[in-house]
Amino acid sequence: MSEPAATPRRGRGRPGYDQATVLRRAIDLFNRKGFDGTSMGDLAEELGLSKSALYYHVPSKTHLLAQALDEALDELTVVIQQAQDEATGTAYERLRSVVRQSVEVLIAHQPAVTLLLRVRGNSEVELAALRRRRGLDTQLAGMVRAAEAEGTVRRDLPPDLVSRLLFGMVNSLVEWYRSEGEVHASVVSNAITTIVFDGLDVRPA
Amino acid sequence: MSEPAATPRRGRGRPGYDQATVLRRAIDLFNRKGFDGTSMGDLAEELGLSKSALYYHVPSKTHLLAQALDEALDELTVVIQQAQDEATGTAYERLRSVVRQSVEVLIAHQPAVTLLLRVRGNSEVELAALRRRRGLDTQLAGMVRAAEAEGTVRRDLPPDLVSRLLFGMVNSLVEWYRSEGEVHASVVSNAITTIVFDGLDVRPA
DNA sequence: GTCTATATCCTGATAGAC
DNA sequence: GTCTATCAGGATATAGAC
Repeated sequence: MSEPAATPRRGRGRPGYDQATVLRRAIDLFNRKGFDGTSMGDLAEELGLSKSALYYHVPSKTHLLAQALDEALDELTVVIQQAQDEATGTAYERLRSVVRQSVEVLIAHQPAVTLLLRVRGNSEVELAALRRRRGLDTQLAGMVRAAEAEGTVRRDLPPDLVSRLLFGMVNSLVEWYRSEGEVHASVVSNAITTIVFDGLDVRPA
Repeated sequence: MSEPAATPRRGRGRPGYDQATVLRRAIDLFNRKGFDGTSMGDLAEELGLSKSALYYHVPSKTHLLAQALDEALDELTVVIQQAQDEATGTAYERLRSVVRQSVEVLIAHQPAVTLLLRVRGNSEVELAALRRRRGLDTQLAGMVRAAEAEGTVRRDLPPDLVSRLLFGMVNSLVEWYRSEGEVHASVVSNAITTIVFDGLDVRPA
């Protein structure tokens, strides 16, 4: 449990790695090759270290995963909590808002969220993350239900199904969106809300 | 390359396993624990066999993966090819049709398609599958573009983005849909086409 | 902070008896 | 068709020198 400096050393001396950098590179590798498909040797090589030097910076492979999943879950929790706390406005407006903000979080924290969405429950850490995630999904479904009950969203589709499909579309972002690419986050979140709420059909304005 | 019977033996004698059964159980396990997270020992245990007995039925772990990915890709290829060959009707109708039929294939071959959608390119087999899949995605994007060009689908959104989001929603089915569940395939495909083409907003009919 | 060396276990796959 | 036994390599993680 000895703590290496959390802030990168400036100037003279060997650079070393702060925990945040190791975590970031680890998440990237996990996403490229899968968590189980990535060995600590792979990660050490990626960082230009030996395996044992890597273990100086990080207690275990599992710990890296847990940190990443926590990052994603914490961010999503905040977004959903904020949306539910909005006393003003309609359920419809809260739903639109949470969709938009979910897209922003997915993009801002894309690597960590990608990892979260791929977790299968192979360990206690993964199971805990799945439980937390299920709670968030339930809250999102509740927001869709509220909008239907309010009558501002079509009532001929089961709200749980709508929720799954809607956030399935949102979550599919992680499969292709890259922040270095040419598509801005606002373009994506606008496209999603336009498709989902207005539909693709052309119709008189 | 000795061939075990492809059809299950009826009556007397030990049952053995035909290749199709082994493949089906393998795919299920791969989806529950991830391909890399599943060992041949796990699969043998699931089948109630020793590892070496399993290797009598199957040449390698990679071969199981290749067969599963081929199943998924073959089915998707047929659907997309059929949709493109429809000379009659508008591009809009072809697009609606390919969405509906993609949902049917995803549901009918859910385990194999799930595996396909999770492939990361960790081996030559996975890379080949990704290449084939990219070709299909390109064809789907072309169908969205055609509908936009035709003017039957809104033109204020980039067609490649629309395609990614639309089929992102479709593909997200594999994350939760179970054929044993209460939701029928037609309900799902109807919900998707309704959301995507008509939108969730309530509006005058 | 990084290294070499090592412990221990698990992996995919094979040999050969029954 | 299934088994026990085995192999070579790779996995996570640790010990201890520098």
